[in-house]
Amino acid sequence: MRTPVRRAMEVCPVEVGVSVVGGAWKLTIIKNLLEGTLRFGELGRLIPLVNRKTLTRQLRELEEDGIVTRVVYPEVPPKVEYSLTSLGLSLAPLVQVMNAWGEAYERQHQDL
Amino acid sequence: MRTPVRRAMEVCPVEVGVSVVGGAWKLTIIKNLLEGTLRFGELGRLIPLVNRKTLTRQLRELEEDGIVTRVVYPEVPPKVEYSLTSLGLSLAPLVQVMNAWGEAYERQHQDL
DNA sequence: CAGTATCCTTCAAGATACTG
DNA sequence: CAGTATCTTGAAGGATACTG
Repeated sequence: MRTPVRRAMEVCPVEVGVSVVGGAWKLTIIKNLLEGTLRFGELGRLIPLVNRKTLTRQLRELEEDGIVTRVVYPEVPPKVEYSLTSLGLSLAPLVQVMNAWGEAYERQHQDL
Repeated sequence: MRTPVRRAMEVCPVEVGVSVVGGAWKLTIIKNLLEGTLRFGELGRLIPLVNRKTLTRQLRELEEDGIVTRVVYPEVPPKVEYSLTSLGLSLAPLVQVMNAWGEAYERQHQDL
């Protein structure tokens, strides 16, 4: 288990959630994967601002945390597909609530 | 508006939520404040692992993001009370979902 | 009591270039 | 196509000591 997650477990369940989905782009990745399996490049195109290295790192952590599954097809050119595990799918309500709250926040602050 | 929040707005509403509540201890602070107004020292005792400087910083950011209100009583010794704004109270469902998910995660991983 | 001030460490994240 | 390797940077968080 990753160290940040382990530490969060010492504190409070809410911190566990934050430590798993709180990394940059992670919740956006999960939100996109809730629509279905995606290839690495597709994810990159859906999240234009992320660079490849960071995307890889986040996906690896999500894999280690049991949120996503990575399937490598031994082909040329390579093909790698990412999908949510059942644990990852269980984040759907969280994504929903977070998305709604974020939208409300944006509405209240469009006049920054 | 804080830079991380502004940047998140360029990306996805879920990232806005993460950028507001994703800091260390922030969601734990909010969870405790959902029970009612608390003094600085009380918060510190409810979150034993946090140090004062960090707690101060997180509270200031939450204040800047419009989540908490800080009331200073001009007394000796000083007394400062923190409470949630209406925007902060609107995080209750998020805290609830995050807490439940974190608890489930812990149950699945108690055999690390 | 509720902070600041100062200093320090770590690490997340990104830029860039290369590869099987 | 889907990565690694290497390097750099900035910000987050913390330790400790002091203060109105």
